[in-house]
Amino acid sequence: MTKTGNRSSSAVEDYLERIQELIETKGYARVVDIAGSLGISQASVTNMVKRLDAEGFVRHEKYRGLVLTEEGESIAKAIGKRHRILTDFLNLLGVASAEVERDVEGMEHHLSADSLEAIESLCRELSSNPELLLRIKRSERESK
Amino acid sequence: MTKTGNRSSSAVEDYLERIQELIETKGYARVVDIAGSLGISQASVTNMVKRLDAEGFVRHEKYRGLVLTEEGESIAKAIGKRHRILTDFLNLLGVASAEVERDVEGMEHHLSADSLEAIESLCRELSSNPELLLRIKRSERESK
DNA sequence: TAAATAAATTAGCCAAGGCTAATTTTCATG
DNA sequence: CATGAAAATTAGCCTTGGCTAATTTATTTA
Repeated sequence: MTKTGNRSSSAVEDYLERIQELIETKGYARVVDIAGSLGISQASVTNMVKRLDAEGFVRHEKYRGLVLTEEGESIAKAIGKRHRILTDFLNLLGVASAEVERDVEGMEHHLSADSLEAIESLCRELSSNPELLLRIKRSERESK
Repeated sequence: MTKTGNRSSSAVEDYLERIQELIETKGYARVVDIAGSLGISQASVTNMVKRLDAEGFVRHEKYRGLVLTEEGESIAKAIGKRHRILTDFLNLLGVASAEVERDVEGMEHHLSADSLEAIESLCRELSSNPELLLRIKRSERESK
């Protein structure tokens, strides 16, 4: 039985998400890579990595990189999915991309599965309904 | 010229929002009321109130209550509006109310004005388009 | 108006997550 | 294979925003 209810902090989620991205894009995620990618100090990353390791989210081989455990990966995947759905959503609405990034990064840790799914369905509908999107964007412009 | 760019922390926003609600509903917001309403200790509230006062968001009269300054009120109003828009949005999508509350409280501090406006417009469209809402809800049920 | 109660404050603590500076460990290369 | 560079870690510090327990201050009420 996989432990499930264990809510992780935003910070933990951010780290796991980023670690996975790094592994996907560069093939590895060392302390120094994570620090660079998150824009924080190596020392801070070392600390957090200790914690992630202790809590069973990653396995760490010095100078070699991190590997996500099954549990770590499942969290990373979930948060990655949230990220994609929310990005999609705001993009569909025509929000400027710099803002999309910031907003999504802020929001992604605070959505229940239900809300996520609802937004996902909404995106499906919006995607297949360009006129609707046009109306929404028009209505935005007007209300400004 | 009103100072505008000064981003406040989530905690500050939460306090101001709650203070305004209390003033609206009970007519006053004392330390003890805020503590009760936010579910935290009076001591913590005293601390934060000192800060809010020092930063010019509230004026405090002991045993009498807090008053929002112009700046405090404008922040409170803005965050209140975010709260309403997001609540609306998730309600429209049919998310269960307990979750709506939690999600909104988490998200409301992380949305740019642009995203907010886009979601607002979207809500307008959704409200006037019950079939669309039905389709979305159906599609949710199916994807479960 | 004095005593009881309620509100507020103070002092001292904690955890999360950041930071810098200094040090250690490993890697890569001449 | 020695050494310089890169990566990692350690030590010690900071801020935010919580907490409890003890104390003070104001308000209410008998």
